[in-house]
Amino acid sequence: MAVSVRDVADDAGVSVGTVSNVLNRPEKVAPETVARVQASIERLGFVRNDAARQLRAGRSRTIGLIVLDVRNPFFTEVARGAEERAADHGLSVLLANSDEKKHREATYLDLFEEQRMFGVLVTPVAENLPRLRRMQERGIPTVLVDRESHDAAFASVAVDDVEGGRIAADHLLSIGRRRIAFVGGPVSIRQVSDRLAGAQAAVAAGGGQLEFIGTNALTVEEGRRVGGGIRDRSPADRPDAIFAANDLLALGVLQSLVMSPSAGDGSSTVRVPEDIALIGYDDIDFSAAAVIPLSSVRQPAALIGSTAVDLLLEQQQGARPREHVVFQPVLVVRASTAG
Amino acid sequence: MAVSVRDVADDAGVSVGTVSNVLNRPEKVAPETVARVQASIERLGFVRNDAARQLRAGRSRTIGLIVLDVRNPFFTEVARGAEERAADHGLSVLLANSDEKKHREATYLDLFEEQRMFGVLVTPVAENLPRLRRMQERGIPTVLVDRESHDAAFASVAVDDVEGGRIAADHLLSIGRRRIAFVGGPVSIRQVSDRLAGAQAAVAAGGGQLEFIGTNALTVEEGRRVGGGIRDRSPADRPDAIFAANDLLALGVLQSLVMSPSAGDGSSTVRVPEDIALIGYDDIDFSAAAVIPLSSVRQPAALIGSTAVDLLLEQQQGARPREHVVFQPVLVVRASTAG
DNA sequence: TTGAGGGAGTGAATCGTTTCATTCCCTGCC
DNA sequence: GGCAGGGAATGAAACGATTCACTCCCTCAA
Repeated sequence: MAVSVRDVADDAGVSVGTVSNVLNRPEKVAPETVARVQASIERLGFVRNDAARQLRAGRSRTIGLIVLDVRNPFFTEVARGAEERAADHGLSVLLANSDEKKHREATYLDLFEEQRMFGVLVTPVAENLPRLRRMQERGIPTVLVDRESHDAAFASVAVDDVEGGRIAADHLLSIGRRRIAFVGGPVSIRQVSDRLAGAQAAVAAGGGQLEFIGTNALTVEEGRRVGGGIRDRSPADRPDAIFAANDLLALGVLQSLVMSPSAGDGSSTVRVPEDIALIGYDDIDFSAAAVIPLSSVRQPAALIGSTAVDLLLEQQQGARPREHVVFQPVLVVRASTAG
Repeated sequence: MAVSVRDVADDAGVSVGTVSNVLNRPEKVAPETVARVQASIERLGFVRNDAARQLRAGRSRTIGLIVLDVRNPFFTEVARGAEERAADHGLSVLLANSDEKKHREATYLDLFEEQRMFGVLVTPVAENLPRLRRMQERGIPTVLVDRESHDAAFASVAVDDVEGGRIAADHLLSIGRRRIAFVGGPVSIRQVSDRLAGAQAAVAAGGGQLEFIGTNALTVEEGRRVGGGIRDRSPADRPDAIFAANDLLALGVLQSLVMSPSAGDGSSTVRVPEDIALIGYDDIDFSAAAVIPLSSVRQPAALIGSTAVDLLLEQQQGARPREHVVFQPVLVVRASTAG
């Protein structure tokens, strides 16, 4: 069933070494031999066995990318950016989904280590740096994605999330809101805690008050759940602005606030932005198309991905000093915070 | 740098065969030996080399999944379904993005073939069955996803897209619309042509007329572009209903129709559903949260993914007859077609 | 005529794991 | 005491591509 170089060599009447040369450095082989070998490859339907090649080479040509949530368009955009840059260098990208779960992240790290990946890009779930450090020690370059590393051991590419949190909160303050709720969680995720920290700083400085409303994940469902809770409060108890840790949450919150008439009682609906202004984070495609177009904090997703691959390649080549790239987030104002 | 079974064996004072047994069938090894070997593994930081293991096994433990567009939440949902079922069997899923491009699909198929994948799940870009047939012949089980195969050579799991198209068009007819536009493309993608065919049949039977408006891809951007064109027509030339081939397109169309005031002229805005009713396809999470909550045709995405893995496993085991699973789509009515 | 030089091709060794036929040794029974 | 039986461990062979030191042979210059 499996056709090997040996079979091709026999068929073409040459040695296995020559077949390998035809495959990898055709210029070293006489043209007519190349032609003959290629004909045999074609005829027999030979396909290189990557496992054998890797075994010899000691390292694969695939990059592993572990994201917190494949369903979040922000991460798929990061993946696309990485994929494109990787393709330029003849590398492939394997996308894995940790789903914000530590054990799933660990499972994929093990897998990637066993596969002797060319390199690994991770959006870490939590403080699991020792595990990642081991990865590096084993000779697999690792780059932290969407996460600033103050650890000299890792290269990283990130967006200043503290600044992003500040920007969002400042914007809410600037339109006159004072009772601001931050929706997000778990705080073990750095993106969440940084954005929260930025918001806290801004609110403290601007003379407002910040309420923290935790979630179990950064998903639309969790947003709906939390949004329902806010909608069901008495108007006096509601915040006058909400900053959601990402757009998925914000969209869920938005849905609960303005759309679902709580069974049989349409009056409990909240107006956005009049009653509550709402801002998200990431500026995914869908935010602009929401019921109330959503204000957000934009991150250069594709650029983050391609930059991460660049860092990986640099690390792969020389023992360059680790780099830490930080991009600045940008405020995008739409109807959900207009006025 | 690389620690091998050999090193572990030496360190523990046993043979390589024993180390391998500890790794794969510990019950065959005396408990105290297991302990000693495991201690060595721990101490030396040994990690299995998957390439070597694969080389011996002849086949990997990874499933390749090629989708048309990672940014489409429908496909990431399919991926999640597949991933979960695969994990139950100790398999991993590698997600690849063909971006609706034939050459990218081919590149990934080559890669998967070289890697002797456990199996491959594909949402084919176009009629490239010969290439896929070769895959099967080389012993790599292949399942067509989201695409009904009438070809006995392939197992497939799909949703009846013709029926889905019919359901959508019937619904538009049932609310009194007669001048229906179908937005989608390229038609070389089976999902598009099937949905179109279903819509055509329904419209022909229901006494309406169907206009075909082509797109270059099934994305939000293309939707915006096409939507802009419709908005800019004189009201008399506009259709009274639009059926978009998927939700991304529908969301883009929606945005152009109701939101972007064409520079300096807000009057050209179209009302949805009063002037134009709109329905999409896939029922992704974001559709319920759109400016005007979007009607859609729902497909059981996660179930499609897990079923595809099931078919792969069956094919892998016995030479069972190929199966063709077809799910039925369900209409979901929301505000964009209310009235 | 001889020998240097070089293009073309060869094939054994190598990568690290798994497998399996074989050896070793102990226990218990006749 | 001898031997069958079996649990435990061994180590060589195999997987398939790549590499590299080496052979072969031809040309050209001295």
